[in-house]
Amino acid sequence: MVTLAEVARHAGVSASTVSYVLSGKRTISTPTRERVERSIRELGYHPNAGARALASSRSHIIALMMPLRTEMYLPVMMEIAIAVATTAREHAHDVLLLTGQEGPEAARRVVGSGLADAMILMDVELEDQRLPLVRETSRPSVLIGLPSDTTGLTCVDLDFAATGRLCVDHLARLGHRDLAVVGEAAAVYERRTGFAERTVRGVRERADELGLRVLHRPCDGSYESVAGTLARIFDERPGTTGLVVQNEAAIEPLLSLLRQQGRAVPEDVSVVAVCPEQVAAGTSVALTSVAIPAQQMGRLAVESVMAMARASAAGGDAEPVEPRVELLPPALTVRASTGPAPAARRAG
Amino acid sequence: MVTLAEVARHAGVSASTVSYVLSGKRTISTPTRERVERSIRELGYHPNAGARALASSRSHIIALMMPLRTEMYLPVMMEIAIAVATTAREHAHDVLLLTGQEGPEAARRVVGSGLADAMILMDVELEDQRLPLVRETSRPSVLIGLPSDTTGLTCVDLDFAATGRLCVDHLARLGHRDLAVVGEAAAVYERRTGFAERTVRGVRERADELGLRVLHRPCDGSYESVAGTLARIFDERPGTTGLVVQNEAAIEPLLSLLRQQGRAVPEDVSVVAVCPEQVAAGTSVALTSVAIPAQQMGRLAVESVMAMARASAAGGDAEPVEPRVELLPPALTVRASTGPAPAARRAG
DNA sequence: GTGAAAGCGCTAACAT
DNA sequence: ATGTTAGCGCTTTCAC
Repeated sequence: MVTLAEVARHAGVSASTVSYVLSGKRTISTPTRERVERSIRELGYHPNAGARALASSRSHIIALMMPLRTEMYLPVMMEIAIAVATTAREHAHDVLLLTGQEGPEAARRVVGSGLADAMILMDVELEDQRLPLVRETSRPSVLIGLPSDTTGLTCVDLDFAATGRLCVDHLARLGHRDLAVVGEAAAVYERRTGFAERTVRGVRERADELGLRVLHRPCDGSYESVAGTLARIFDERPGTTGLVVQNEAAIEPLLSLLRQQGRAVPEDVSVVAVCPEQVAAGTSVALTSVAIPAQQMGRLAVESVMAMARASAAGGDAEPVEPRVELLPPALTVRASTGPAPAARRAG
Repeated sequence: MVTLAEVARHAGVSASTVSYVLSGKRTISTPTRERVERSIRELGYHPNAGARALASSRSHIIALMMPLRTEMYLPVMMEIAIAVATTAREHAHDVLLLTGQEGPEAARRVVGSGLADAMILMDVELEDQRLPLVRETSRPSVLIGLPSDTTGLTCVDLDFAATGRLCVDHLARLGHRDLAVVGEAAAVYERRTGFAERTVRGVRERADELGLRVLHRPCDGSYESVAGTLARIFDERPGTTGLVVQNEAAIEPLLSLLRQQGRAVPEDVSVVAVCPEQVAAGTSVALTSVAIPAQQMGRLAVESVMAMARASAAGGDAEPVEPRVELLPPALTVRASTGPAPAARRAG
């Protein structure tokens, strides 16, 4: 194994010079730098991660915790993870993947051992088990999602309440008066993950303001479940013409079922989905949708956590980064699944 | 930060004793062990990862490389990643997530720096860029997938050739004579990832043996693409009654389109899918399928890599683990999407 | 069964 | 602009 000392000898300089060439923390004359860089290349030197972490007490590793409880939509998680890893590399950091089996202890272990110098937490619950640790640790941490009490926490998420309102606005403008929300599986609500509730709250809020009626039905992704949910909706409110769907798995079954029932989309029923762009664009009827900006969330989380790390590294010099909740504004893209409400309708 | 030395002082023993209590590498009297363990608990001690890695030259980290090129089915990747992380923890290891942007250099960096002491590579191509490194490094590495030359490599994958044969066997037994494979996107074949080809080869092989006819059409997951693919298949071979689908995204569109065209599944057309169990069970028609054992693959990969690590740690003592290709046998589950071939058929 | 001490390879004062 | 050097916290001989 090639060490820094060997590089130094080969280049005819001291160890610290090599170190400083690597870190750029002090000015090195061009000839020396070039000599060192050449030696590094020729010897195939790679700084030892452990030694570096020990000496500098910075591991250059960000821990990404995804508990992966039931019913989460894997592709979105994955997209976030990818964005996190990519962005981390842009900041010369690597990502350690922590899944849920270990429980909140994992975070404690990883932070306590200095394995990671920062943390990004996904799949945040309203009363998340990991919050005490996050609050007490000095390590920069960012949550992707919102707990019920965000005091002192830095969070990133889509503004789901605004998302709900936006969906209603769109449907209301098209003349729809009776709406229904096909939501996530009941387990998601029970787990109190927050985002599902926030959407529904946004929907209700704006619907009330505009005098629309709303039915909300949780629904797991299976074909039968979607069928049942739809049946109950149209049974209870035959005049329903606007559907807001927040459940990726339910989308295709839903479209398929509507078709079978002779309800044309968007002539008879308009559908707005809350889902990744990719999903919305690839369905049998291209969906009007509010995108879940997975990439953006991952990127922003890393960017925040790095800003915090920088600030705490600078000590009192830099202004400390205030904890803050960053809610991404939703954007609705109109596609083929929404249109004017049918003119003739029963009273519902 | 609590150090091992502080624990030692607190327990009234030497540093090495604490170290040995932690590692179990030498016998400690019960009273001392208990005293040390108590001190550890009381002080909230966590061994420093960097120091440990430096002293022992083992980081207890496995790098998981997933290049994530176009058109890969994210949920399967994710499932593998989760299984890898879970299994790694059972072996007291953590997982470092490497994505593709950095290219093969990432592997070199991570291994060269001692950041990871083992590697698991996903999304392996036939002539994978990372193979030279894998072959030259002494670090235990396992590929999930098969390159064209597996000499000296340890690989884990589903036996896709056997999968193809199994699908044909099933359809043949039901009396189908004209089959079609709805494959992955053309990009997947061009990228020479191997698995898609292997399935088709298996299908062709067995079909030839049994005197069946096979059409193979790549297909991306979009609704239009599936529509086009189906049209071409039934145009060219109107007598086609058996479909093998290896493309998760294409499944729902396909079922939906068949329904629209008045082709009943399985009365008119039988469909066998190669996809995760979860997908097969959740579709509008429950699919007869060969499962992609993502969890098993992830677990097996970690288990192999750990076995190799153990062997090389033991030096000459243990018998070295021979590199080997482990192909998981496919299992076909019969569900609702396959049935006897319709009796009356045109010659095609 | 336990201790003492020599590193592991790097960083960051402190020098000049 | 560069060199010297004292650790960082742990593992692991070697010694008893």
